[in-house]
Amino acid sequence: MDRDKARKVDSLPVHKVIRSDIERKILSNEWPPGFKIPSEHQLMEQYGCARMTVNKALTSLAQAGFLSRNRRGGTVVTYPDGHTAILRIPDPRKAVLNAGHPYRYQLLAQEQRDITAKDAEFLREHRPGKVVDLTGVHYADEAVFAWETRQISLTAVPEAGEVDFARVPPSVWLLTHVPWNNATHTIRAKRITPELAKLAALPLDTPCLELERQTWNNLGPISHSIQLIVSDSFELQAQFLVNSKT
Amino acid sequence: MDRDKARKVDSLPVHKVIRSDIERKILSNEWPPGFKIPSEHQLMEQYGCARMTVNKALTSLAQAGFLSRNRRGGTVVTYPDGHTAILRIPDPRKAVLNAGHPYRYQLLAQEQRDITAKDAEFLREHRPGKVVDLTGVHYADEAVFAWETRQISLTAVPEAGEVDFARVPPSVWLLTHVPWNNATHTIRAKRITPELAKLAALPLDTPCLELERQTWNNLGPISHSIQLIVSDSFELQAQFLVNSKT
DNA sequence: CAGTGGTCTAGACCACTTC
DNA sequence: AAGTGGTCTAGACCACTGC
Repeated sequence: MDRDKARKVDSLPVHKVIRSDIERKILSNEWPPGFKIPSEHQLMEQYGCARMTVNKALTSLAQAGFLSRNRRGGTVVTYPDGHTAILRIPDPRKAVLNAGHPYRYQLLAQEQRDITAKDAEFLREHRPGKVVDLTGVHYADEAVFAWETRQISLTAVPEAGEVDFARVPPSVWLLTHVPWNNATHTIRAKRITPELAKLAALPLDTPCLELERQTWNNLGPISHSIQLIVSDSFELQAQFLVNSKT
Repeated sequence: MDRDKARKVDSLPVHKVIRSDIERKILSNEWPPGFKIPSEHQLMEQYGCARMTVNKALTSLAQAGFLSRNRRGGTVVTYPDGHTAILRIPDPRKAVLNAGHPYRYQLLAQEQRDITAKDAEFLREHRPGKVVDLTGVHYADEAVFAWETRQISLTAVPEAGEVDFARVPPSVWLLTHVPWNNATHTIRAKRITPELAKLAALPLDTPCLELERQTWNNLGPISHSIQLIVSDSFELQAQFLVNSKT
């Protein structure tokens, strides 16, 4: 069979061959947006393989946003959706280490209290309970990198009440102790705060990135943090982007 | 069979049942990071289904970053990697319309020229050729929203030389005419430029988000743009996050 | 109604890697 | 050497939906 010969030659799994063939046709505009591509049965004959193999390729392309699949209606090339993009957000520790600087976290304040109205809003936790509230600074090579305030729900993470966050940065502790699968990130441009400007010896009109993060999992809200990132050379970068239809 | 009864009851595909079962075990720490989960054969017996069905569930969980799969070594729960997140970046038009304002783009300058050293760096295109250089402003309800400069490679997109970008915003035209599958986005905090401050009637210390975007194709670089987003209430938001090991 | 994709089976061979 | 995942087959039944 042709297929067997092909496999020997390129040593690529058939479903990946199908996938990249179709992806290339879409990107070269040979199959433009709105184009109805051959059905699974037709592709199965064309590649001389089983339907499951074609299905795997098409499912993967659909997940990547290249195709839209509809029963009876067939599979159609999607219109590009450059309106959305995907960005990787490092946490301060990783950002600093990646830039090749030594990293240090200094805890400024640690407080335990009943949930206030503001905590409830930040955490999206409307049941009563306790939180730990933390304020600290991330340093890169003895220069201030970011100011962080954070609340951790003791309902979700009772152990957090016992931790000495002067020794372990809260982001690091949370990562290694609390699994989560959901988060919201918000990025804004802000002026530096007077407090932080003084600490970092920077002018009061310094622009900063503010990164707000909320995490939760199936069991409820976990943590809320706001990081004011002081370095005007700091960048958030996306390495790779895919079409993404939700 | 139990499986058949289960399917009737919850009407969920078996592979999704398996997927969510395992995801829940991971998120509840019942299967902590580093835990070696049952093999495909064991799960297949446990759920009374074929191995392909188990495989589909596990492959999907591995793609989402929950599991790491190794031949002979088995499938292991990954350590959470909250260092990375996924963010959707709207383009100005969509951002403005989403906020419920009428959108308008005004072209300020359009120029065609040979690629300069700066163009080459921006576009990552080191072959000689021509570019279109555009400067324009995005308006939300007659208020300035963002200042945009953009270069489009005429090598990749010769048609762009003929377009009247006073009538069609470049981002919109590119979306509907040029497929791409690769991009880099960079976000920084910047002070407003004097030019833009004057146009928008804003103080010179206004913080702005700068969004730099480069797009490619398999066929080469397409476009580079820098947007200086003036609205200090503008936010970028990520709706959802996955563990992502690259 | 008929075509399409969604799902599933009960096998199979192979590649890799740890034991 | 043996266990694991990666891939694939040649069928099958079903749900949905456009014609």
